[in-house]
Amino acid sequence: MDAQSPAISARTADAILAAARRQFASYGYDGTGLRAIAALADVNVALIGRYFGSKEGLFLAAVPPKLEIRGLLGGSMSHFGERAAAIMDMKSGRGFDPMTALVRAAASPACAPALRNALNRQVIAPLALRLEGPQAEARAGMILSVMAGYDMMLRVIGIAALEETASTERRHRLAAMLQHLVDEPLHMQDAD
Amino acid sequence: MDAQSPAISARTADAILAAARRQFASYGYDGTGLRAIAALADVNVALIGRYFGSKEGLFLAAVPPKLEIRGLLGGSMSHFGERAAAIMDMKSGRGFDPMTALVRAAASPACAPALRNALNRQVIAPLALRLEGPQAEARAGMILSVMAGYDMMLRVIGIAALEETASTERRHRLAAMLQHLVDEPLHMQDAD
DNA sequence: AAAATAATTAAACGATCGTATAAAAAATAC
DNA sequence: GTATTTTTTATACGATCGTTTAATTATTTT
Repeated sequence: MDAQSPAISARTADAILAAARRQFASYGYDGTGLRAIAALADVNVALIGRYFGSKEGLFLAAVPPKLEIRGLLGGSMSHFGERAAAIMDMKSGRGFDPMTALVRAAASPACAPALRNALNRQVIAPLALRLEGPQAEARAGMILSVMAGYDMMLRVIGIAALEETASTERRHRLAAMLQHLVDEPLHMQDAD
Repeated sequence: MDAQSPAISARTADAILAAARRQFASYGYDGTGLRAIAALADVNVALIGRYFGSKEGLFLAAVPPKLEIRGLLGGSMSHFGERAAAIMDMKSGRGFDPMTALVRAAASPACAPALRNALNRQVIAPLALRLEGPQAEARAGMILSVMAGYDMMLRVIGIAALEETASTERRHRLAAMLQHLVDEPLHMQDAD
């Protein structure tokens, strides 16, 4: 009976969110239309506006909450690289991969600020807490850079050199790079 | 006097291309409107259609040719990392950075195929030729991944952890990662 | 069953998009 | 200086976009 709370059905809200994740991950922010999301969720377009206010509101409700890296940080950091590479390698069968959605949507100025906040708070900060040694935040940023760049070249653009490389070899190499950033060999003693 | 060659003025064509590069690098493919490009080039919208056929044609004529890495590959590969990091670090003052344009446009299905071809032929292939050791193409792909991911996190999204890191430190770390991929330490003797 | 509230839909609005057509201006040729 | 070609512009088309308003169906309450 609140004055301005819209009438809400949790089941259809979830259907809209699921459809939105699929579409945003497949076509990016600009490439996704609200009518396509509504059709996928078997729902009228106007419901999106009533439930989430705007397209940007829907995106923020759908994608950033899935960017958490609980699976990544659960476990010893001495195997972070392998764990991260394994997660990056398995294509999320449901058609929604948070990292791919991130890469595909990052270009849109409409959601870049919110994405920055979400990444800083939900990825960089908890990851940096688990990193020992100096420059933990910068290294966390580099780790995210490597993962996003990998996803972009392999999944979004589809570079032949990566697609044609054996999955195990690819995973191995990505894991080594990430673990390198975790272990911080500190082979740079001139600066800092 | 050709039957179907449109009337062309090289100067205005260049003005359109320059404006297109600026806009695509700033707002991505979907975020850029042809009328904005035309206004920036001080030209009528219809000219774009007459000169480049379509928006996709304009993009392909404007961005991919600038993705060459002549500056990167000129010089000894034992300093590739430093060279690449230095190039990535200086913001192209003219408002057009090819790598940023690439990252911002990669999400659009319209130009992804063409981008893939351009990257394979103009970046991956020549870079792989300069890489010694096994898996040269895969390592070239990883090098491009690292550079694109770095640009995406630092320039497009603007991760605080990277923005707040000193430029020299950032450059140093990026250079080390890239050089690592060039030198191929081969610390993976189990697979392959 | 009737009334009231919750949930969904149909329809349209204004704006902007990429593109196409035809007329006007500028430049060149005769 | 007129005619012809080259270059540019003004304008509009159809489509799609995000969003909004009002009406309709479904559910609950009394």
